[in-house]
Amino acid sequence: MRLTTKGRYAVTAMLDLAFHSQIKPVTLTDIAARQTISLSYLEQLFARLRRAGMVKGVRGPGGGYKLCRNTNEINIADIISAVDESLDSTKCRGEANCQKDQACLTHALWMGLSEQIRNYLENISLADLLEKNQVQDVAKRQHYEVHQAIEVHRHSE
Amino acid sequence: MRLTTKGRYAVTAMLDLAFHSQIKPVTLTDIAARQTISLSYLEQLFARLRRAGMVKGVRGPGGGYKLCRNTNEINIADIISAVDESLDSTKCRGEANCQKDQACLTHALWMGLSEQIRNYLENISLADLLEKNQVQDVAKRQHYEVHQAIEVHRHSE
DNA sequence: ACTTAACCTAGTAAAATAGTCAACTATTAG
DNA sequence: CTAATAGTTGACTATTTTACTAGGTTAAGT
Repeated sequence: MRLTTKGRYAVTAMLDLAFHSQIKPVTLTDIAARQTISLSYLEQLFARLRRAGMVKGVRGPGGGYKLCRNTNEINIADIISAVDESLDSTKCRGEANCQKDQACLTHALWMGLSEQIRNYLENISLADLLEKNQVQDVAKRQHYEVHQAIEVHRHSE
Repeated sequence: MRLTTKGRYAVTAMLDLAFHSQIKPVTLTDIAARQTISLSYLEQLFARLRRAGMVKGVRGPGGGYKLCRNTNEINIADIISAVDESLDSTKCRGEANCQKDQACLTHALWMGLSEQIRNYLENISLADLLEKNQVQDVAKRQHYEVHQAIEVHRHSE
């Protein structure tokens, strides 16, 4: 389990999606504007999230992305590992032969540690994060801001 | 709090050091050989660890590095943040103005999450890791291996 | 003096991150 | 049907970080 900015982008985008897609699909353009992440980078991230079966793309006008599961069924660990490619965290993926065909210190240590962090993040769902008031307030503010900043003719709630 | 290979290298090296420096200082050359990390990269990492006051270098023959504190007083979070430079995890270090002078979603979310992970890793000390039998066994094996592989005339315990 | 090993600096190759550009396909509104 | 929307894909670029190399200087022990 690695924790990088890439994973943070993915979690942030998913949180934005979870908040705004309750009525209709959300376009990556909107998420990009609200979270100041480049559209093309979001496309890369969402391509992985889609392949991981976490989001579904809806094409055509009024389309966008929506979640495949409920917010309480999507956890942070899944999001991060979906975009992080889970690159061999110890050079010898599970084979324990990174060092002269033997288990290395890294293995004994980091595998366990990594697993504990994963368990921890698995127990935090998107729903948990959405419940936090602070997040909701910020998201609401950003939501209206985008509506003011960019001309939006469609779905004026 | 970021979790990358760099941090893992640092933790691994510190664990190696904690295990082997109980009698006398440990040279980076030895750690490099045991953990298959390049010597110069270790030097970089230990320069940071030294500046963070976690290790102390002893120059001259018989020198090397030793821990400044007890193994139960050094936690994983400290090691990682010592080498990871704690690069602004949200683009607006604590100022919460990353996006149009307002708190962004990233802030509300990741700051809290990051803090929780930090708290978690803060409660794991080097001593905790050393107590695990598996780690000790591997370390012991590597210890003797190096003595066989490389000609070591000094400090044959 | 000579060796050892920390300490320091600069550079560099490879990888990951972040983003761009352009073409294409599916869907839907008109 | 046609045009607009928006996802999908791939190839390509720039920046940053990671990991490592090469060369030195400094301090301490023999």
